[in-house]
Amino acid sequence: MVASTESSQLNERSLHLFKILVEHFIDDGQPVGSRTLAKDSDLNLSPATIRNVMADLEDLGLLQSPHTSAGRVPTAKGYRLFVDSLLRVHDLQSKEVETIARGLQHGGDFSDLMARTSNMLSDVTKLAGVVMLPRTKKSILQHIEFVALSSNRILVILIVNDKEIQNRIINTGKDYSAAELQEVSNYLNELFAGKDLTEIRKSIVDEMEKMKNKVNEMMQTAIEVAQQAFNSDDDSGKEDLLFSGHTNLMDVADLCDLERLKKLFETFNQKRDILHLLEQAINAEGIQIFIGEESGYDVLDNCSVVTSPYEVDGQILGVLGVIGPTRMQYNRIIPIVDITAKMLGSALNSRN
Amino acid sequence: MVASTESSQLNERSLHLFKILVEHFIDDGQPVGSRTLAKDSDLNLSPATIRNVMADLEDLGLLQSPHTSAGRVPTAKGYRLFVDSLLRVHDLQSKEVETIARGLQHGGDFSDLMARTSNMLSDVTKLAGVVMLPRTKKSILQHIEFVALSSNRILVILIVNDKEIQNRIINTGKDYSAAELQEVSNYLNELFAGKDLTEIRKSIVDEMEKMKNKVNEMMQTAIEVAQQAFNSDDDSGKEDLLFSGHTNLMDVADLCDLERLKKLFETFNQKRDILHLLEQAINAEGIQIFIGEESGYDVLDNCSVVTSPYEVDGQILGVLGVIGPTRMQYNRIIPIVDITAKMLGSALNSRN
DNA sequence: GTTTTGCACTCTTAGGTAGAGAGTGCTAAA
DNA sequence: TTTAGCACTCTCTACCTAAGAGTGCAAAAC
Repeated sequence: MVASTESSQLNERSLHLFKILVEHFIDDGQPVGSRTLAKDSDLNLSPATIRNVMADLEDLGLLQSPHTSAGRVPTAKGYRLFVDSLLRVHDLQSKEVETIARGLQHGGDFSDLMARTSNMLSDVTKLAGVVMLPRTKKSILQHIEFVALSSNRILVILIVNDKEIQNRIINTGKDYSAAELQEVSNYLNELFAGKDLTEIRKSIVDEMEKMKNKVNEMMQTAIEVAQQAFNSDDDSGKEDLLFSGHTNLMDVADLCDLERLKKLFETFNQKRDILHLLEQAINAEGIQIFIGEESGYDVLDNCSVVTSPYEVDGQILGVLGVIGPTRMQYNRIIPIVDITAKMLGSALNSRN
Repeated sequence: MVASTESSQLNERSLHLFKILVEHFIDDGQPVGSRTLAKDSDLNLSPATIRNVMADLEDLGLLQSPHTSAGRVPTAKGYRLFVDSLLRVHDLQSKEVETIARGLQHGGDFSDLMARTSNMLSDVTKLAGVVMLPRTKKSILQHIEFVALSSNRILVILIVNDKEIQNRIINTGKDYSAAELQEVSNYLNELFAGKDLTEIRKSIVDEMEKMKNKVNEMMQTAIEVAQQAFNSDDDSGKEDLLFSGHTNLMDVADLCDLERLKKLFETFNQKRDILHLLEQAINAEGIQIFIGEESGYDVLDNCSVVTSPYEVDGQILGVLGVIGPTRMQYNRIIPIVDITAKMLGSALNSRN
């Protein structure tokens, strides 16, 4: 934890008081007044002195008061300083670590694991959990297989990246026998296995040009089928964000405005904005936190988003995180997000 | 629309007034007083007379007043009478029909179509939409296929009911070659194609007993693989309910209590209760409506659920519907749900 | 017998006032 | 530099009041 510009402009005492104030506010949600802070800090200072300090902190933009006669509350900038330089992160209780570990073990489906991760995040934090699914930019074809369905319809099975299975149904101009299809799939496997899907799509067009003349019937079949099989770019419509526990936010006093809450939920539903936000976090090393207005999205003005990328074999697959009020227990949430990302990584690794 | 027991105990005039009252209340959400009703009805009666009628209606349990000096509001029983005997359903505006039709055309994936249906329901009604996916109780195996993945792992592809594709990855004791697997799949297809999955599971056990002695290597392979392939009963963990537009309910004044709303959303998330409710509607002919407490679920006390089964070739596949406040525009919602169910049916049919 | 009028009554809502409580900023003293 | 004192501001709550809406009932009118 390196002291930032702000903190270096402040003396030890101010920082200490600031830290206590933020902790107190995170604890009970009430603006903190000078009296309270004087009692809370072990500095034996009078409220008046504290008031001077607080006025300075307000001038620096770290605090603000909701109104004249309320105590003070951290601003986004204040939280930022707190999180970057003052926060001492808890060790997690072993109970919580266990809960997380238990939630992520027991194989099951891939998408099942991801869903459980999201649920787990929201359960443990009592906030909203979000998991961004891996962007399979590179789709390496491992195997292609055809199954004849009813008339003119063929089921295409693509096995991609050794894990993922894509099913597509295509309609063809004529009926093909199982034997024909077998032959075609053998041919295509030989030709394309190990290559990238987008690459394959390109080659097919080329291949067609070449083959146009030496028309072997099998080839023609292969081309017709392959063209369709690889053509559909279904990656676009993919669900790539999993939310859970958004109802937890309805209990959070800081967000109790129905209007704002609705907008927030709608933002979750649309996924787009949150997706963009998480994409910014994908290249961060470890935990990244967006506090209040920092996110750049109005709906998230009273929210903080704590994220961490998760990785397998040193390669970042996606991002997960927690969305809650700016007034959240960062010292608890941060290690939870951190450890969840790591455990998800190893869970994904162990099922290789 | 046949007059129910209630309505036969009431004279024409009372019913007429009752109808106007309900319509008025649905319109503006304010309890309706005798003065208002006197003006609204074209009967030229004084408020006092109206009051007498209203008192009778209250005695019958059709109306209630929130407090002494408010007007009156329909009870669930009142809505029931209204819906069953008094409601005259709108013809839908062709604009709306078009919107619905447009939402349901353009093929895409099966699950995509269902998702769009749910979205459409909530968009058009500005309430929450729900679609129960077909319960494939009978899972007729059409085809089974194996693909060898990396060491000891086999991808099993089951094609079921001519439409649905299930993928499972199984781990085996030893490696099998593609040729072996081909042979096994041929064997299993011959044996089991056209049969029900649960039936197949049973036969496998029997088959094993029989085969125990005449151990042909291929058979042994077949048994090991088949047993695993059919064993996983993944139908249980299926997502069979699609919700959308729940945020629409946050605008509904009648449900503006954050606490209740949260419970409602959690009920949606758990799916279980709503699923049970929709199951009750699956055998109804056409529209079925659960009004307020009728549903039997406390969280739905202020809600009505309008449902309709959807079918293909006369066979009911599932149920869809709309969830909103008891004070909803039944005359609009009912035909929307109705036509959506029909259009979904034909959309499913056309893609056969 | 039904409908209406008149009236007293109840309950909610909005607005206004007053006092308590919390906290501030400033000034002057320590 | 810190503290004490003090006037000031603002919110919150409680309480009151008046207005408004609507009721129920009894007696009169049709």
